[in-house]
Amino acid sequence: LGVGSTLVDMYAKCGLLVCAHEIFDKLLVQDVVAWTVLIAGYAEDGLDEEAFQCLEQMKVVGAFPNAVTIVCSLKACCSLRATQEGQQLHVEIERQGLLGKNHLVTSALITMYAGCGLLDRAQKVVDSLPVKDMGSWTALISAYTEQGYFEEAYKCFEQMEVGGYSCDSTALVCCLKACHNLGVTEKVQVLFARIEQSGLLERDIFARSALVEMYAENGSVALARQVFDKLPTQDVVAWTSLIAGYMEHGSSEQALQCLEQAQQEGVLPS
RNA sequence: GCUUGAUGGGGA
Repeated sequence: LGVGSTLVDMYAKCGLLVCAHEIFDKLLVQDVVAWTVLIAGYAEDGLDEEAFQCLEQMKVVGAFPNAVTIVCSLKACCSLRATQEGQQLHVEIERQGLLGKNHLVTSALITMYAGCGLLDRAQKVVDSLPVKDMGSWTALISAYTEQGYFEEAYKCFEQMEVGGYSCDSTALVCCLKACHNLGVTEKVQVLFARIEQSGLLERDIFARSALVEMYAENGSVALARQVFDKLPTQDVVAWTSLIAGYMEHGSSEQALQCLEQAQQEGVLPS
């Protein structure tokens, strides 16, 4: 029954993993989902060893990890730099024929290699895909960007552009950053226009804050301010990014002005 | 296409 695993999941997502595991132990039926939510909880909390122990244990009792289990387990590999375990999961992914077929598994694998510092392996995974998808490109571009390999990130963007994928907001933001980091202004403007036109500034709080932060971080606080002013509503994260940008690259006076304004609007506590 | 529950890539 699903009720038990839902309960385990709830405790795990609250970070109460001891409780989660206790409930799990009491379950009459410990199915794949129950194991998976437990592994996901441990991995999310950075308790990677525990996550792997569960993975091993579930195999011992004859519950077989499926695609979701693998995705959750891959997360535990990034933080531990557990390349061994990661490679084992890669083998399992190939064995189950999931590579390139299950997009969530595929991008999680790419992110895992990147998290282990093996960007070449991440690149190889993408190269090996007969049919590349938006999510895999986005994962790879993000990885390069995060680790400061801006040229490589941009190269991927160009290849992605040739492929003519329809991009969601994550992909658009990711590509925009790649172009911004190399100062390819024309592309930045085109992508920004696409984001604006698709109404993402209105309905996607992640995209909004990411853009404010991107400009603020880079010292283009004036641009950050422009984006910020275009937002239909300004939330805590957007304000915080802008203030941080002023502190870092602008003036502390402007930062203070923002702070006061945010407090007046009740977005930040006074 | 839908039919109990778990999963990736962008901000904090």
